[in-house]
Amino acid sequence: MVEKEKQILTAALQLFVAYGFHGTPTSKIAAQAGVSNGTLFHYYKTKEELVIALYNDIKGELSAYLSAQVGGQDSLETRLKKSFIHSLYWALDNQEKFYYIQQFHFSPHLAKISPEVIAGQSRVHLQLLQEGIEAELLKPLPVELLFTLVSSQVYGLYQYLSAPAFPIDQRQAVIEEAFALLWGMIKK
Amino acid sequence: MVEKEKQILTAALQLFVAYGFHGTPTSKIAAQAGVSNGTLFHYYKTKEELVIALYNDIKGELSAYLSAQVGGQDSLETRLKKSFIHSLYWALDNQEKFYYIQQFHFSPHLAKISPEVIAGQSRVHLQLLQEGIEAELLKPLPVELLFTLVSSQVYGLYQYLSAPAFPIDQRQAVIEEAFALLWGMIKK
DNA sequence: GTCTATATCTCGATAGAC
DNA sequence: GTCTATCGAGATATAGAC
Repeated sequence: MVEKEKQILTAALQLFVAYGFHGTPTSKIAAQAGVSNGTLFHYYKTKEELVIALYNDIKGELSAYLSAQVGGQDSLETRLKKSFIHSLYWALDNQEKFYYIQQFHFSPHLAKISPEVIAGQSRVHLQLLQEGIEAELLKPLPVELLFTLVSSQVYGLYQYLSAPAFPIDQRQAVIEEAFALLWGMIKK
Repeated sequence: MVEKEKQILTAALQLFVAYGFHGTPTSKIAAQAGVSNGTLFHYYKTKEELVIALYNDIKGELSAYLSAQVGGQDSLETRLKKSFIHSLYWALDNQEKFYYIQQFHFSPHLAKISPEVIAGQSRVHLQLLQEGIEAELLKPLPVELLFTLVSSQVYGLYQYLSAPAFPIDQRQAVIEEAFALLWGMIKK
């Protein structure tokens, strides 16, 4: 990806998050990225293509980050905990990107992502949980239900921790406590 | 609210959910509602006013439904369970409306709702949880954290249960099981 | 690849008759 | 209150020079 492409994605992220897909004309994205309107459409044939490219870019970054943080040497509980904790750290350190993921998710653009790609995004998490069920460390629930319980707690906790009133220096303790509660709920 | 107003809100809901705020022109809303463009703007001065009125209308309906379902005679656990279960029933029976709430939540329109109104929406739930903490039935966690744990599980479970592949006749059993897990996590 | 200039279109909102 | 007709603004996307 060349530099101008990155600038366009960065500008698009900021503006989409601040003003929504609707409230953000391509002309403003180009202006904030410091490129011309024509250049934007050179890289992305349509506005929707840009919206989707931004989503895929962010998803790829999150996925790479989690892969780097969650190694394969630890116990299953530790790997699950790392996955939980680092998802939250990433979200809190990349709030615009995390918000964009959710904004995208509740928009008609989501329908443009193929089901296979969607499935691929949670595959690694599902495998981890499946391993836990088979090792009889986790309750024998449907693996998708376990995934729902874990990931919804990540999303909810993010809302709680990112509230302006919440003191940043207490984040880590709450995250640890929340994982302990979660683990108590899903462990066999 | 007069009949045409209801028709406009109904049409707006269907179209916003299907095509997003962006993809839904007021002209299409008016057409689907069977009224003229001018009539729509007679009831709602701007498109945004319509978007917000629809949100408040849906929120009011959900709130009224839950108040009717969760009486004051039951034990705290029962009231919490009823609140959890009926939130899910309502969401599953009113999927467009529930989706709209979330779509609105992840849009810049949310900023147009005053913090007092937002706070009012969760007040009754927070009171219930506070009562549980004081009666030493629930863990002595911050009440907002407890609320986060409960409500995020509602949202997550909704996604799980509303998936097209999920058999409708198994919904109730999963909801009961999920509440049991949740209760185990938050009870003292 | 990047720019300027612009075509084409559609949208939100208004005016005014009934 | 409801309609028809329409305006002006601003949107996406393209054309073509450099």
